Amino acid sequence: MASVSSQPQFRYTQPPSKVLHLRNLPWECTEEELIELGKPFGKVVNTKCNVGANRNQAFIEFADLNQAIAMISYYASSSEPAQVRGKTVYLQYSNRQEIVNNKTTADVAGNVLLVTIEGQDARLVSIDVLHLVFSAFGFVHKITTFEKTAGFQALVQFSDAETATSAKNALDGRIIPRYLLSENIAPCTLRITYSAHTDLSVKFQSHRSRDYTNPYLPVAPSAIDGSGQFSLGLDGKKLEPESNVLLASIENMQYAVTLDVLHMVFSAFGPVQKIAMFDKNGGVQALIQYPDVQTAVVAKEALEGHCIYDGGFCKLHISYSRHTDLSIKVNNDRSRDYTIPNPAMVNPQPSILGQQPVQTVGATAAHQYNGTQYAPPHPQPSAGWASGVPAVPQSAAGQMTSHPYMPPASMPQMTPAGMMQMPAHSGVPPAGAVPPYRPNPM
DNA sequence: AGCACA
Repeated sequence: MASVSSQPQFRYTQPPSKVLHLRNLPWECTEEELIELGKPFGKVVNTKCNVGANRNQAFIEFADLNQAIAMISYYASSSEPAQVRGKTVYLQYSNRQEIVNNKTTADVAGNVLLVTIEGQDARLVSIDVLHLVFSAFGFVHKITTFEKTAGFQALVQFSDAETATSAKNALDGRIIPRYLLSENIAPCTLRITYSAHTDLSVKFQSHRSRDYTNPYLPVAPSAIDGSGQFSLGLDGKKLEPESNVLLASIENMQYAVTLDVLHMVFSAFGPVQKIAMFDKNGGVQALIQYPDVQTAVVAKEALEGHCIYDGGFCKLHISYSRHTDLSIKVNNDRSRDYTIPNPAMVNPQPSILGQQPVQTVGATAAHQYNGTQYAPPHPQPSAGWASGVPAVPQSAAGQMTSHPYMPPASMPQMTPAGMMQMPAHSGVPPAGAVPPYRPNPM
């Protein structure tokens, strides 16, 4: 056995332990780096990093005392000090015999996330908004929400721990994008840990819980309205029946609002399948069809009462239509079916109304909507929407293509979250989903 | 650069 006596300092000499105490580590040293460091001397059975006020200390626990002794002995006589990322690390025996409570369940990666929504209005965040936010990272199986001492919380179930981890890394500590919430709602911060759950039990589709893998799950009686449609309001309060088709009327239409303008405005929230414009009561109205209700809900909440142009021009009033699938007979300047792959070409096949050609929509959508989704859609104050709106609104359609819908430079390109709303019966996670948040903005 | 916390 090698002697430790070459160490000049004896003041803090510890009796041997299979746990080693490390100091002077680089900030936020990882567990992997600690394992790398200890591996040559034996089996590292546990570690703990980011210890101490400066989070620059750590512990390594070996399977066997002799392995810890081997490591201490080696570096006691080595000319090269132990290093992590080029920084000298100081080693000594710990004064404890094992690492205790290194990991809590919150640290063990799993497929279910425990999400705490912080903020004044946290409990006004709907399950649909949460679904939208988390769907950007993969297929969300189930969501449950509940009220605890910690506040308003949700469990979000993904297929696997990897997907959950990517969502956690991207979203933990961030706020829910403002434009997904009503504008009078205070900012809501997401705090995310892993849950010990692996499969949530959802008995009803309700305003508190959803199972997106099972469209046949009974809807909670409190969540059904007279028409048999979902009417899942916040805290169960009744709303007008939601629909995937929105009815927009345009007030104070000082400037021409074209089909293209509407398409761009509403595409910010997901793929627009069809638009039909018509005159009513001396004004212009339009029906806008999304593939799913959730996207329509988000669009409605974000756009209701907003103006397409600064100065109170072309104010939008939005309600849910009773339609679920518009019948577009002809593509012209007042109506369009965007689900037809190439509208420029005359399609000899009649459009497949009543069905939802998901792949086709997805493909076109990826092309058309990429980048626009997370441009903040709030007209007045926010960057990216009406701030760049034409001073010469007559050519609005053309101008809007080049200006106001460009996402801010800081926003990574992404696939619209709306597209990732999987049909509930599909159960297949979207491939190549690009999260809307960078894991590490640096 | 000197011993953690669910």
